[in-house]
Amino acid sequence: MTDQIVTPFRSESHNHKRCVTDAMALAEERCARRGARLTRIRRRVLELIWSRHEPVKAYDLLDQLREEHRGAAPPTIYRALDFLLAEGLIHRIESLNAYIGCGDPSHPHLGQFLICERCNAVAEMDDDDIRDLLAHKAALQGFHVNWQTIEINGVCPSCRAIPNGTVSGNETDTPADRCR
Amino acid sequence: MTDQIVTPFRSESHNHKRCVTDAMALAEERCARRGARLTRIRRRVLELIWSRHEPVKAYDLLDQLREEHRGAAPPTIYRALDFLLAEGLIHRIESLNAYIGCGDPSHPHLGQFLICERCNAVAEMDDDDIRDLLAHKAALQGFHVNWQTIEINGVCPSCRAIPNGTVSGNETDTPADRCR
DNA sequence: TTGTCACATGTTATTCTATTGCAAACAATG
DNA sequence: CATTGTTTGCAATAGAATAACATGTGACAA
Ligand SMILES: [Zn+2]
Ligand SMILES: [Zn+2]
Ligand SMILES: [Zn+2]
Ligand SMILES: [Zn+2]
Repeated sequence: MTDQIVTPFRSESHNHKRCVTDAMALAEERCARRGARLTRIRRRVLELIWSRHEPVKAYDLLDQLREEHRGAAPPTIYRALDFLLAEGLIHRIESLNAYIGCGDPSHPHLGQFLICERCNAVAEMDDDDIRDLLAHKAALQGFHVNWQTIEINGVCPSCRAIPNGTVSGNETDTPADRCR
Repeated sequence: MTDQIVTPFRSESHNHKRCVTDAMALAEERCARRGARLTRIRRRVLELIWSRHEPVKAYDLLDQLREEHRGAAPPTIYRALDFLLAEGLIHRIESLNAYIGCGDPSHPHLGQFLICERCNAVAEMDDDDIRDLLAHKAALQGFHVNWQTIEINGVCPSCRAIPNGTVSGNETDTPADRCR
């Protein structure tokens, strides 16, 4: 079975705190092994990203960071994001100018993202079939692939269960909200 | 054969003027049939986009438009781009914040883009196999697809022919330059 | 300990990308 | 002509990201 789901859509009842601490532990471990310095700021930014199950914007992170860290400025955030991207701890969603935690930082990869346009939840796949098919089709054009950006918008399983025009209980719910 | 190349990588010797006028003729025809108003500004913006065989930035278009149209401002460009996107006459390349002419506006589609990181040339595919595989993989997660963003970065055939570290004749060449 | 070096952060300003809101101009229709 | 909807002009602002340079910090060797 070549297809692999790195970050699935989560059930409404999953333990969200656990989910964050697990991700942080993986990050600590990986950085330690690689001699990468997961400093206080970088760690905190990663934690802020993980604390939502949806793509987070750089300036949202900045606002949150400012509350506890006077003097935080755009470069503070973008440097942390650059580090986290380089270490494979987060991914950037190009179509949203936003960032999301990687569910499997153990090996570097480009993901394929399923983005719900109703609730903003995101699932990450790392599917060999997709990667290979794209590489094959590109090769037919004589093109050598270095990087793939694959972002799929649509409706996630939970939202499909809700009749289309229905006004849900709370339209401003975020994926993380539904986990609490 | 399900795979389809909408805009191939062009040979260095193709007739570039012809290529632009053909695209404009298709656009005129399509807008006429649909009752869409391809106004002077919109037409000119489309022409500016087609006159390069690479993704063009909004503010580059603005600079060019200003030279012949005093009073052009950001909204002037973005409104034109919105119209052209809505009519399927151009595509937006998310990973570059840039826009490129669509090689087949006759039917609306999401494309798959091959972007050369050396010369900035872009080829557009509209490949059913890719579309279907993604839809299938998404369905396995219970996800319903509405939109796909697929952008593949790498090295185009012409650039692969040039040894890697070689300094080419003119590094600032654009795809359109090479066509003249 | 002290010096040194690489790396990380602070600070200010700027660039690039895109949207909002409202007024004026224009085109199609009857 | 009058009406209506669309397009454009214009000024301001929001949002995303980087540049440039100064300052701080931690590891390590002299
Ligand atoms: Zn990942
Ligand atoms: Zn959803
Ligand atoms: Zn197209
Ligand atoms: Zn190339």
